[in-house]
Amino acid sequence: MPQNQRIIFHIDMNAFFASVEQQANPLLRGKPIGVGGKPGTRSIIAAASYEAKRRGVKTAMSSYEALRLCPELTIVSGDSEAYAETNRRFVAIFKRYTHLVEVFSIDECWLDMTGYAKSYEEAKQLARRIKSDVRRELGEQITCSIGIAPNKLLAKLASDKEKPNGLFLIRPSGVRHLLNQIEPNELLGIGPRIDEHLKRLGIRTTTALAESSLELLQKEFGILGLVYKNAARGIDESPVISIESRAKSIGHSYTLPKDTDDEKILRSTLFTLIQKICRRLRRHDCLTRRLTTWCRYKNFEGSLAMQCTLDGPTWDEISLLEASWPIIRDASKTLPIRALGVSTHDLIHSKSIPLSVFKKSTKRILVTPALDKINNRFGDWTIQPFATLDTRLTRHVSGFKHAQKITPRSQ
DNA sequence: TCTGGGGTCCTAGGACCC
DNA sequence: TCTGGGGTCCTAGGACCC
Repeated sequence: MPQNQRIIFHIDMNAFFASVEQQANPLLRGKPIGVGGKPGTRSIIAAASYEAKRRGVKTAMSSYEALRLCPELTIVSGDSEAYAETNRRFVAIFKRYTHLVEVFSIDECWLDMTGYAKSYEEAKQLARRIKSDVRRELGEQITCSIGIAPNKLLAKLASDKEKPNGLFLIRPSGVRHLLNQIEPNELLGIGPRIDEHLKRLGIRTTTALAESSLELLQKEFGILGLVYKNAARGIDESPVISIESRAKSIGHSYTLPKDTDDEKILRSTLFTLIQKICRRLRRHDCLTRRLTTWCRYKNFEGSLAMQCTLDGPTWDEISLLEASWPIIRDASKTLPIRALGVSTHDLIHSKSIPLSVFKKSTKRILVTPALDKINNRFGDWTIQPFATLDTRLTRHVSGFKHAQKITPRSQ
Protein backbone atom coordinates (compact mmCIF):
# COMPACT_ATOMS: atom_id res chain seq x y z
CA MET A 1 0.00 0.00 0.00
CA PRO A 2 1.59 3.35 -1.04
CA GLN A 3 2.37 5.67 1.82
CA ASN A 4 0.20 8.55 0.70
CA GLN A 5 -2.77 6.30 -0.07
CA ARG A 6 -5.82 7.14 1.98
CA ILE A 7 -8.65 4.82 2.97
CA ILE A 8 -11.96 6.66 3.20
CA PHE A 9 -15.36 5.25 4.11
CA HIS A 10 -18.64 6.83 3.11
CA ILE A 11 -21.52 5.49 5.18
CA ASP A 12 -25.08 6.06 4.05
CA MET A 13 -27.97 4.96 6.24
CA ASN A 14 -30.50 3.18 4.06
CA ALA A 15 -33.97 4.77 3.69
CA PHE A 16 -33.10 6.51 6.92
CA PHE A 17 -36.28 8.25 8.08
CA ALA A 18 -38.45 5.31 7.02
CA SER A 19 -36.16 2.81 8.79
CA VAL A 20 -36.26 4.81 12.02
CA GLU A 21 -40.06 4.81 11.86
CA GLN A 22 -40.16 1.07 11.20
CA GLN A 23 -37.75 0.43 14.04
CA ALA A 24 -39.92 2.48 16.41
CA ASN A 25 -43.18 0.92 15.33
CA PRO A 26 -43.24 -2.84 14.55
CA LEU A 27 -46.63 -2.45 12.85
CA LEU A 28 -44.92 -0.53 10.04
CA ARG A 29 -42.28 -3.18 9.32
CA GLY A 30 -42.40 -4.91 5.98
CA LYS A 31 -44.93 -2.38 4.72
CA PRO A 32 -44.68 0.41 2.18
CA ILE A 33 -44.37 3.58 4.17
CA GLY A 34 -43.52 7.14 3.29
CA VAL A 35 -42.38 9.90 5.60
CA GLY A 36 -43.92 13.21 4.68
CA GLY A 37 -47.05 15.30 4.79
CA LYS A 38 -50.55 14.15 4.05
CA PRO A 39 -51.99 14.59 0.59
CA GLY A 40 -53.98 17.79 0.54
CA THR A 41 -51.22 19.67 2.29
CA ARG A 42 -49.31 20.06 -0.99
CA SER A 43 -46.46 18.12 0.54
CA ILE A 44 -44.06 15.49 -0.73
CA ILE A 45 -42.53 12.20 0.39
CA ALA A 46 -39.26 12.96 2.18
CA ALA A 47 -38.27 9.31 2.45
CA ALA A 48 -39.74 5.97 1.41
CA SER A 49 -39.21 2.47 2.79
CA TYR A 50 -37.77 -0.12 0.40
CA GLU A 51 -41.22 -1.74 0.22
CA ALA A 52 -42.56 1.59 -1.05
CA LYS A 53 -39.62 2.16 -3.39
CA ARG A 54 -40.33 -1.17 -5.04
CA ARG A 55 -43.81 0.13 -5.79
CA GLY A 56 -42.40 3.17 -7.54
CA VAL A 57 -42.59 5.66 -4.68
CA LYS A 58 -39.63 8.02 -4.87
CA THR A 59 -38.20 10.70 -2.66
CA ALA A 60 -39.56 14.18 -3.45
CA MET A 61 -42.67 12.79 -5.15
CA SER A 62 -45.90 14.51 -4.13
CA SER A 63 -47.92 12.57 -1.56
CA TYR A 64 -50.82 12.64 -4.00
CA GLU A 65 -48.77 10.96 -6.72
CA ALA A 66 -47.26 8.47 -4.25
CA LEU A 67 -50.69 7.35 -3.08
CA ARG A 68 -51.89 7.04 -6.65
CA LEU A 69 -49.03 4.63 -7.38
CA CYS A 70 -49.31 2.79 -4.10
CA PRO A 71 -52.74 3.14 -2.47
CA GLU A 72 -51.76 1.09 0.59
CA LEU A 73 -48.89 3.44 1.36
CA THR A 74 -48.85 4.51 5.01
CA ILE A 75 -47.77 8.11 5.34
CA VAL A 76 -46.10 8.98 8.60
CA SER A 77 -45.30 12.56 9.53
CA GLY A 78 -41.64 12.79 10.40
CA ASP A 79 -40.07 13.02 13.84
CA SER A 80 -36.93 15.09 13.37
CA GLU A 81 -35.90 14.69 17.02
CA ALA A 82 -35.88 10.90 16.66
CA TYR A 83 -33.77 11.12 13.49
CA ALA A 84 -31.30 13.47 15.18
CA GLU A 85 -31.03 11.13 18.16
CA THR A 86 -30.38 8.12 15.89
CA ASN A 87 -27.76 10.20 14.08
CA ARG A 88 -25.98 10.91 17.36
CA ARG A 89 -25.97 7.22 18.18
CA PHE A 90 -24.46 6.02 14.90
CA VAL A 91 -21.88 8.81 14.88
CA ALA A 92 -20.84 7.61 18.35
CA ILE A 93 -20.38 4.10 16.93
CA PHE A 94 -18.24 5.41 14.05
CA LYS A 95 -16.04 7.36 16.46
CA ARG A 96 -15.00 4.10 18.05
CA TYR A 97 -13.29 3.22 14.74
CA THR A 98 -11.55 6.51 13.87
CA HIS A 99 -11.12 9.98 15.34
CA LEU A 100 -11.92 11.54 11.93
CA VAL A 101 -15.68 11.41 11.35
CA GLU A 102 -17.28 14.05 9.14
CA VAL A 103 -21.04 14.33 9.43
CA PHE A 104 -22.25 15.25 5.96
CA SER A 105 -25.99 15.09 6.59
CA ILE A 106 -28.43 13.51 8.99
CA ASP A 107 -27.89 10.11 7.36
CA GLU A 108 -24.37 10.24 5.87
CA CYS A 109 -20.82 10.38 7.19
CA TRP A 110 -17.29 10.11 5.92
CA LEU A 111 -14.66 8.31 7.99
CA ASP A 112 -10.93 8.60 7.40
CA MET A 113 -9.71 5.10 8.16
CA THR A 114 -6.13 5.73 7.00
CA GLY A 115 -3.85 4.19 9.57
CA TYR A 116 -6.70 2.33 11.24
CA ALA A 117 -6.84 -0.17 8.37
CA LYS A 118 -3.53 -1.32 6.90
CA SER A 119 -5.01 -2.64 3.66
CA TYR A 120 -8.25 -2.62 1.71
CA GLU A 121 -8.94 -6.16 2.91
CA GLU A 122 -8.64 -5.04 6.51
CA ALA A 123 -10.85 -2.03 5.67
CA LYS A 124 -13.57 -4.38 4.47
CA GLN A 125 -13.42 -6.33 7.69
CA LEU A 126 -13.76 -3.14 9.72
CA ALA A 127 -16.67 -2.03 7.55
CA ARG A 128 -18.45 -5.32 8.27
CA ARG A 129 -17.91 -4.79 11.98
CA ILE A 130 -19.34 -1.27 11.79
CA LYS A 131 -22.39 -2.59 9.99
CA SER A 132 -23.00 -5.25 12.58
CA ASP A 133 -22.51 -2.76 15.45
CA VAL A 134 -25.08 -0.44 13.89
CA ARG A 135 -27.59 -3.21 13.51
CA ARG A 136 -27.04 -4.65 16.95
CA GLU A 137 -27.13 -1.32 18.77
CA LEU A 138 -29.73 0.61 16.76
CA GLY A 139 -32.04 -2.22 15.76
CA GLU A 140 -32.41 -4.64 12.89
CA GLN A 141 -34.37 -2.17 10.78
CA ILE A 142 -31.45 0.27 10.73
CA THR A 143 -28.92 -0.71 8.07
CA CYS A 144 -26.25 1.15 6.20
CA SER A 145 -24.30 0.94 2.96
CA ILE A 146 -20.57 1.52 3.16
CA GLY A 147 -18.37 2.64 0.29
CA ILE A 148 -14.59 2.32 0.59
CA ALA A 149 -12.25 4.26 -1.69
CA PRO A 150 -9.08 6.39 -1.74
CA ASN A 151 -11.03 9.66 -1.38
CA LYS A 152 -14.36 11.16 -0.33
CA LEU A 153 -15.74 11.63 -3.83
CA LEU A 154 -15.16 8.00 -4.82
CA ALA A 155 -16.26 6.64 -1.45
CA LYS A 156 -19.58 8.39 -1.96
CA LEU A 157 -19.97 6.82 -5.39
CA ALA A 158 -19.07 3.45 -3.88
CA SER A 159 -21.69 3.58 -1.12
CA ASP A 160 -24.31 4.17 -3.78
CA LYS A 161 -23.35 1.01 -5.66
CA GLU A 162 -25.02 -1.50 -3.39
CA LYS A 163 -28.19 -0.69 -1.55
CA PRO A 164 -29.55 -1.54 0.90
CA ASN A 165 -27.04 -2.88 3.38
CA GLY A 166 -24.19 -2.90 0.87
CA LEU A 167 -20.42 -2.89 1.01
CA PHE A 168 -18.50 -1.75 -2.07
CA LEU A 169 -14.81 -1.13 -2.55
CA ILE A 170 -13.19 0.97 -5.26
CA ARG A 171 -9.47 0.28 -5.53
CA PRO A 172 -7.26 2.88 -7.23
CA SER A 173 -6.87 0.44 -10.15
CA GLY A 174 -10.64 0.36 -10.66
CA VAL A 175 -11.29 4.10 -10.64
CA ARG A 176 -11.10 4.72 -14.36
CA HIS A 177 -13.42 1.82 -15.20
CA LEU A 178 -16.00 3.07 -12.72
CA LEU A 179 -15.87 6.67 -13.92
CA ASN A 180 -16.37 5.55 -17.52
CA GLN A 181 -19.70 4.07 -16.47
CA ILE A 182 -21.26 7.07 -14.78
CA GLU A 183 -22.87 10.28 -15.96
CA PRO A 184 -21.38 13.64 -14.95
CA ASN A 185 -24.44 14.44 -12.83
CA GLU A 186 -23.71 11.45 -10.62
CA LEU A 187 -20.61 13.23 -9.36
CA LEU A 188 -20.94 15.09 -6.07
CA GLY A 189 -21.34 18.79 -6.80
CA ILE A 190 -22.70 18.47 -10.34
CA GLY A 191 -26.44 19.06 -10.21
CA PRO A 192 -29.03 19.58 -12.96
CA ARG A 193 -28.00 23.18 -13.79
CA ILE A 194 -24.31 22.46 -14.17
CA ASP A 195 -25.08 19.26 -16.08
CA GLU A 196 -27.22 21.25 -18.50
CA HIS A 197 -24.47 23.85 -18.87
CA LEU A 198 -21.96 21.06 -19.61
CA LYS A 199 -24.23 19.58 -22.25
CA ARG A 200 -24.51 22.99 -23.93
CA LEU A 201 -20.72 22.92 -24.15
CA GLY A 202 -20.92 19.50 -25.79
CA ILE A 203 -19.68 17.67 -22.69
CA ARG A 204 -21.98 14.70 -22.23
CA THR A 205 -19.90 12.01 -20.52
CA THR A 206 -17.64 11.84 -17.51
CA THR A 207 -14.75 10.89 -19.78
CA ALA A 208 -15.39 13.96 -21.95
CA LEU A 209 -15.44 16.13 -18.83
CA ALA A 210 -12.15 14.61 -17.66
CA GLU A 211 -10.57 15.43 -21.01
CA SER A 212 -12.05 18.92 -21.41
CA SER A 213 -9.74 21.89 -21.50
CA LEU A 214 -9.22 23.40 -18.10
CA GLU A 215 -9.19 26.84 -19.67
CA LEU A 216 -12.69 26.36 -21.05
CA LEU A 217 -14.04 24.99 -17.77
CA GLN A 218 -12.54 27.83 -15.77
CA LYS A 219 -13.95 30.37 -18.19
CA GLU A 220 -17.43 28.89 -17.77
CA PHE A 221 -17.44 27.94 -14.08
CA GLY A 222 -14.69 29.95 -12.43
CA ILE A 223 -12.74 28.17 -9.75
CA LEU A 224 -15.24 25.32 -9.79
CA GLY A 225 -14.02 24.39 -13.29
CA LEU A 226 -11.01 22.65 -11.83
CA VAL A 227 -13.16 20.90 -9.21
CA TYR A 228 -15.42 19.44 -11.93
CA LYS A 229 -12.49 18.31 -14.08
CA ASN A 230 -10.79 16.68 -11.13
CA ALA A 231 -14.03 15.00 -10.05
CA ALA A 232 -14.37 13.46 -13.51
CA ARG A 233 -10.82 12.12 -13.13
CA GLY A 234 -11.58 10.71 -9.69
CA ILE A 235 -9.30 13.22 -8.02
CA ASP A 236 -10.38 14.66 -4.69
CA GLU A 237 -7.84 15.76 -2.10
CA SER A 238 -10.39 17.22 0.32
CA PRO A 239 -9.76 16.01 3.85
CA VAL A 240 -12.27 14.38 6.17
CA ILE A 241 -12.91 17.13 8.65
CA SER A 242 -14.17 16.16 12.06
CA ILE A 243 -17.01 18.59 12.52
CA GLU A 244 -19.00 18.87 15.66
CA SER A 245 -22.17 19.47 13.77
CA ARG A 246 -23.21 22.80 15.17
CA ALA A 247 -25.84 24.42 12.99
CA LYS A 248 -24.86 27.57 11.13
CA SER A 249 -28.44 28.52 10.44
CA ILE A 250 -31.86 27.54 11.73
CA GLY A 251 -34.96 28.07 9.66
CA HIS A 252 -38.44 26.85 8.86
CA SER A 253 -40.72 27.21 5.90
CA TYR A 254 -44.26 26.18 5.10
CA THR A 255 -46.36 25.73 1.99
CA LEU A 256 -49.88 26.97 2.66
CA PRO A 257 -52.80 24.67 1.87
CA LYS A 258 -54.06 27.41 -0.48
CA ASP A 259 -52.39 30.43 -2.01
CA THR A 260 -53.42 33.53 -0.12
CA ASP A 261 -52.94 37.26 0.34
CA ASP A 262 -54.92 37.25 3.59
CA GLU A 263 -52.76 39.22 5.99
CA LYS A 264 -54.11 37.51 9.09
CA ILE A 265 -53.32 34.03 7.79
CA LEU A 266 -49.89 35.10 6.54
CA ARG A 267 -48.98 36.89 9.76
CA SER A 268 -50.06 34.04 12.01
CA THR A 269 -48.29 31.46 9.82
CA LEU A 270 -45.16 33.58 9.89
CA PHE A 271 -45.40 33.84 13.65
CA THR A 272 -45.77 30.08 14.01
CA LEU A 273 -42.59 29.55 11.98
CA ILE A 274 -40.73 32.18 13.97
CA GLN A 275 -41.84 30.65 17.23
CA LYS A 276 -40.51 27.24 16.17
CA ILE A 277 -37.19 28.82 15.24
CA CYS A 278 -36.88 30.82 18.44
CA ARG A 279 -37.61 27.83 20.62
CA ARG A 280 -34.87 25.89 18.80
CA LEU A 281 -32.49 28.80 19.24
CA ARG A 282 -33.19 28.96 22.97
CA ARG A 283 -32.94 25.19 23.35
CA HIS A 284 -29.44 25.41 21.83
CA ASP A 285 -28.54 28.57 23.81
CA CYS A 286 -28.06 30.42 20.54
CA LEU A 287 -28.89 33.94 19.46
CA THR A 288 -29.15 35.17 15.91
CA ARG A 289 -27.91 38.36 14.29
CA ARG A 290 -29.22 37.92 10.77
CA LEU A 291 -32.53 36.98 9.30
CA THR A 292 -33.70 35.89 5.85
CA THR A 293 -37.39 36.20 5.04
CA TRP A 294 -38.55 34.31 2.00
CA CYS A 295 -41.74 33.66 0.06
CA ARG A 296 -42.82 31.91 -3.11
CA TYR A 297 -45.68 33.30 -5.18
CA LYS A 298 -48.63 31.32 -6.52
CA ASN A 299 -47.97 28.86 -9.35
CA PHE A 300 -44.24 29.21 -8.72
CA GLU A 301 -44.39 32.61 -10.40
CA GLY A 302 -41.17 33.70 -8.79
CA SER A 303 -39.98 34.04 -5.25
CA LEU A 304 -38.47 36.69 -3.06
CA ALA A 305 -35.84 36.53 -0.36
CA MET A 306 -34.58 39.41 1.73
CA GLN A 307 -31.95 39.43 4.39
CA CYS A 308 -31.42 41.87 7.18
CA THR A 309 -29.06 42.36 10.04
CA LEU A 310 -30.86 42.68 13.36
CA ASP A 311 -30.28 45.48 15.89
CA GLY A 312 -28.50 43.05 18.16
CA PRO A 313 -28.34 39.32 18.86
CA THR A 314 -31.73 37.91 19.78
CA TRP A 315 -33.80 34.77 20.24
CA ASP A 316 -36.96 36.73 20.66
CA GLU A 317 -40.06 36.13 18.52
CA ILE A 318 -41.24 39.70 18.46
CA SER A 319 -37.94 41.08 17.16
CA LEU A 320 -37.97 38.58 14.31
CA LEU A 321 -41.63 39.18 13.55
CA GLU A 322 -41.08 42.94 13.40
CA ALA A 323 -38.25 42.43 10.92
CA SER A 324 -39.93 39.87 8.67
CA TRP A 325 -43.62 40.75 8.64
CA PRO A 326 -43.31 43.94 6.52
CA ILE A 327 -41.53 41.89 3.84
CA ILE A 328 -44.24 39.24 3.65
CA ARG A 329 -47.02 41.83 3.89
CA ASP A 330 -45.60 43.85 1.01
CA ALA A 331 -44.89 40.73 -1.05
CA SER A 332 -48.51 39.61 -0.70
CA LYS A 333 -49.58 42.83 -2.43
CA THR A 334 -47.78 41.67 -5.58
CA LEU A 335 -49.28 38.18 -5.88
CA PRO A 336 -50.94 35.63 -3.59
CA ILE A 337 -48.39 33.63 -1.63
CA ARG A 338 -47.89 29.88 -1.90
CA ALA A 339 -45.12 29.31 0.63
CA LEU A 340 -43.16 31.36 3.12
CA GLY A 341 -40.15 30.84 5.31
CA VAL A 342 -37.77 32.41 7.75
CA SER A 343 -34.18 31.49 8.41
CA THR A 344 -31.75 32.80 11.03
CA HIS A 345 -27.98 33.00 10.47
CA ASP A 346 -24.87 34.23 12.24
CA LEU A 347 -25.74 32.21 15.29
CA ILE A 348 -23.77 32.88 18.43
CA HIS A 349 -23.77 31.15 21.76
CA SER A 350 -25.56 33.15 24.45
CA LYS A 351 -22.75 32.69 26.95
CA SER A 352 -20.31 34.38 24.60
CA ILE A 353 -22.03 37.77 24.72
CA PRO A 354 -22.37 40.27 27.58
CA LEU A 355 -25.98 41.03 28.53
CA SER A 356 -25.46 44.74 27.90
CA VAL A 357 -25.58 44.24 24.14
CA PHE A 358 -29.15 42.98 24.29
CA LYS A 359 -30.47 46.53 24.67
CA LYS A 360 -34.20 47.06 24.56
CA SER A 361 -35.26 43.49 24.06
CA THR A 362 -33.34 42.29 27.12
CA LYS A 363 -36.44 41.72 29.19
CA ARG A 364 -38.07 39.59 26.57
CA ILE A 365 -34.88 37.61 26.03
CA LEU A 366 -34.75 36.82 29.71
CA VAL A 367 -38.40 35.93 30.07
CA THR A 368 -38.94 33.74 27.00
CA PRO A 369 -37.10 30.64 28.26
CA ALA A 370 -39.60 30.64 31.14
CA LEU A 371 -42.48 30.70 28.64
CA ASP A 372 -40.85 27.77 26.81
CA LYS A 373 -40.84 25.71 29.98
CA ILE A 374 -44.56 26.25 30.44
CA ASN A 375 -45.34 25.51 26.80
CA ASN A 376 -43.13 22.44 26.78
CA ARG A 377 -44.89 21.09 29.81
CA PHE A 378 -48.51 21.96 29.10
CA GLY A 379 -48.46 22.11 25.32
CA ASP A 380 -48.00 24.74 22.66
CA TRP A 381 -50.05 27.91 22.93
CA THR A 382 -50.61 27.53 26.68
CA ILE A 383 -48.93 30.89 27.09
CA GLN A 384 -47.64 33.45 24.61
CA PRO A 385 -46.66 37.12 24.57
CA PHE A 386 -49.62 39.49 24.43
CA ALA A 387 -48.27 41.27 21.36
CA THR A 388 -48.60 38.11 19.30
CA LEU A 389 -51.99 37.06 20.57
CA ASP A 390 -54.58 36.18 17.98
CA THR A 391 -55.95 32.99 19.42
CA ARG A 392 -58.33 31.99 16.69
CA LEU A 393 -55.80 32.34 13.91
CA THR A 394 -52.83 30.90 15.70
CA ARG A 395 -54.86 27.83 16.54
CA HIS A 396 -55.81 27.62 12.90
CA VAL A 397 -52.21 27.02 11.87
CA SER A 398 -50.67 25.63 15.00
CA GLY A 399 -51.23 21.99 14.19
CA PHE A 400 -49.91 22.01 10.69
CA LYS A 401 -46.73 19.98 10.97
CA HIS A 402 -46.57 17.34 13.61
CA ALA A 403 -50.20 17.08 14.56
CA GLN A 404 -50.75 14.49 11.87
CA LYS A 405 -48.83 11.67 13.47
CA ILE A 406 -51.03 8.67 12.81
CA THR A 407 -49.09 5.91 14.47
CA PRO A 408 -48.08 5.82 18.11
CA ARG A 409 -44.37 5.45 18.74
CA SER A 410 -43.63 2.21 20.55
CA GLN A 411 -40.93 3.62 22.78
C1' DT B 1 -55.07 19.35 -5.66
C1' DC B 2 -48.31 18.74 -10.04
C1' DT B 3 -44.01 20.63 -7.80
C1' DG B 4 -41.47 20.16 0.58
C1' DG B 5 -38.41 21.39 3.95
C1' DG B 6 -34.04 21.38 6.02
C1' DG B 7 -29.56 23.04 5.16
C1' DT B 8 -24.46 24.74 3.04
C1' DC B 9 -21.46 27.38 0.18
C1' DC B 10 -20.24 30.74 -3.41
C1' DT B 11 -20.47 35.04 -6.17
C1' DA B 12 -21.12 39.64 -7.25
C1' DG B 13 -22.25 44.35 -6.61
C1' DG B 14 -22.67 48.29 -3.66
C1' DA B 15 -21.71 50.92 0.60
C1' DC B 16 -18.43 52.53 3.47
C1' DC B 17 -13.98 53.27 5.63
C1' DC B 18 -9.18 54.31 5.51
C1' DT C 1 -8.26 70.14 -10.67
C1' DC C 2 -7.51 63.56 -11.25
C1' DT C 3 -11.28 60.10 -9.44
C1' DG C 4 -7.47 55.39 -6.71
C1' DG C 5 -7.57 51.11 -4.37
C1' DG C 6 -7.75 47.68 -0.73
C1' DG C 7 -10.54 45.65 2.89
C1' DT C 8 -14.78 44.49 5.00
C1' DC C 9 -19.57 44.27 5.61
C1' DC C 10 -24.13 43.81 3.78
C1' DT C 11 -27.49 42.08 0.62
C1' DA C 12 -29.52 39.33 -3.21
C1' DG C 13 -29.46 35.41 -5.59
C1' DG C 14 -27.96 30.95 -7.44
C1' DA C 15 -26.36 26.36 -7.07
C1' DC C 16 -25.75 22.28 -4.60
C1' DC C 17 -26.82 18.56 -1.02
C1' DC C 18 -30.20 15.12 1.40
